[in-house]
Amino acid sequence: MAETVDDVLGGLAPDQVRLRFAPSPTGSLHIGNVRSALFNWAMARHFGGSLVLRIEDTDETRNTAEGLQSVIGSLRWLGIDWDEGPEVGGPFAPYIQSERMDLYAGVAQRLRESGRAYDCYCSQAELEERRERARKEGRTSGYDGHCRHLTPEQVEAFLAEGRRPVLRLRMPDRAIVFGDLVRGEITFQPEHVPDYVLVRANGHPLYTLVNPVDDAVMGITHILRGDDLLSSTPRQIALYEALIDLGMAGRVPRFGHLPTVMGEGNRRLSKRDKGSGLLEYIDRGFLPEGLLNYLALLGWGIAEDRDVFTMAEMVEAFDIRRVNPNPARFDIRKLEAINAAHLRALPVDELATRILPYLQRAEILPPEPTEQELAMLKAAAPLIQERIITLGEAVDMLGFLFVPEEDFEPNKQDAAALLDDDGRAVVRASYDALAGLDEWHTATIEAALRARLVDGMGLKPRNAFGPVRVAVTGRRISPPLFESMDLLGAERSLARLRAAGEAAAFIVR
RNA sequence: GGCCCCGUUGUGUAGUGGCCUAGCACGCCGCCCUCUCAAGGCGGUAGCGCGGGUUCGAAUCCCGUCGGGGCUACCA
Repeated sequence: MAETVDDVLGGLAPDQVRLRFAPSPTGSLHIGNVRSALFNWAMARHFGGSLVLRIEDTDETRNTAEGLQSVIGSLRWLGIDWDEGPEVGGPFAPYIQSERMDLYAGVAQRLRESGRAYDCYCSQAELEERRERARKEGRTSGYDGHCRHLTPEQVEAFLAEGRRPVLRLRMPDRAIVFGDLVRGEITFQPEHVPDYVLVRANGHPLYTLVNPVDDAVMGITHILRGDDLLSSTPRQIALYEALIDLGMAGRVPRFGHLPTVMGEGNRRLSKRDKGSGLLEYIDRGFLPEGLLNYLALLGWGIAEDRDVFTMAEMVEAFDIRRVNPNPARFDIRKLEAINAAHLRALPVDELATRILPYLQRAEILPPEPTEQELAMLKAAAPLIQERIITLGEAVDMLGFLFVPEEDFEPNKQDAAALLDDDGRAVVRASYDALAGLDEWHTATIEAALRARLVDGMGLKPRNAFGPVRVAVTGRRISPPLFESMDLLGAERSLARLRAAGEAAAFIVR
């Protein structure tokens, strides 16, 4: 390999590179697609070139308008922007394949007329039978070129039988060699790349036609995609070459095949796996920069001793030649660690802003929060910044600050564990210690409680503050206790202590 | 079956013939800190798939082998 940047560019000026992301609008973006989008985006931005968003919706069986909106919304959420495509337009519009059918029909016709492609009348049964035989004999099981040289009489006979042909590309009789941006030189011998179908018998163009045609017509120079498409690359190169001969394309793009994203076990992460959809991660409260950072790590790294970085840093440093070809397992733990690191790096006001929608969704804060609620959130954010790994966790951590007093109720299990007879005695003592406090601040609260519970009653700190924590925050896991009480205020804190100290007996049993 | 890709601790990686008694990060385990949980600090665990070569010397080069994945569709 040892390519230079010039080799990667293939003689282009850096800002001439054109990459694309071409998802099918079949609902939520798949995590593997997000990774592909990220790498194409990063390479385009690194060189100052263009990123095209194209919607591949020729498989009409399951494409929805919501699917399109979902894809666009997801990319916006991620912060991956595009220079040409839906909503922004561009010189090659439309960028939605279902609106480009005339183009494909015309290309198919030109390919047929020029002899680059030909009609094939073989039935499914015939194909299958010959395929089986080839396989048994240890040969390639792909199409055998049966209809390559049909006479007009044969064609007429097939037509008379009522057969409808598919269109197949006539593959060249020579090896196809290409330099993969991440894997180096790859060679396919002609006998292993059969003539494949471009257009169905019903006239519908297939992905195998429309994808390369659009890449050609849109002047795409570099294609980064999952390595599940590696085997189909020679077919697409052959189509490209045919298009070039017909004056419909400029050059064959450079390909880079990204490592498979693996799920549990030894399977690649598929749409049906849990954890494969982007929406799940948005719902849980991962940050776009955290998720993207982690996904970048699946095959790429910014430096030997560093794995947390911003997207700006990734764009600056991204180099497709440094992408590792090994399949990479999606590791939720590592994602969480990376996300937590980004969470901690956020300015606290920004953190509060990002938490807000999650509190609203949980109906802990209203759609239109008051000034006081917002101020409370801002004040509380730093307390949990090091304690949460996703924004969604803020709901459980901060809920106690916002519930109306009449609705407040400690978590049943935590109360049962810590607000037993002894616990309630501790709570009553803390109420007494705090009830007459002149100044209600973190420091004064702590001092008063320590004096009474630890020094006075001889309790170990963890035993002293546990019951108080449950009484005030409702949970045994919470933000720091004294700060929490400070934020809650004397009145509400004392009310909760009183309630817990008195009325908890029924909870215990 | 055929073709293609891939093979360093549990996971992601660094490593392109000596700097490797194999580094980093996540995880896991232990300790410290500590009002819970975290965060932070310190320490530990565990790896070059296997077998042959080449070489003074191999994780790094060659051959073979095994394993995993993908493709082999009128899916994408």
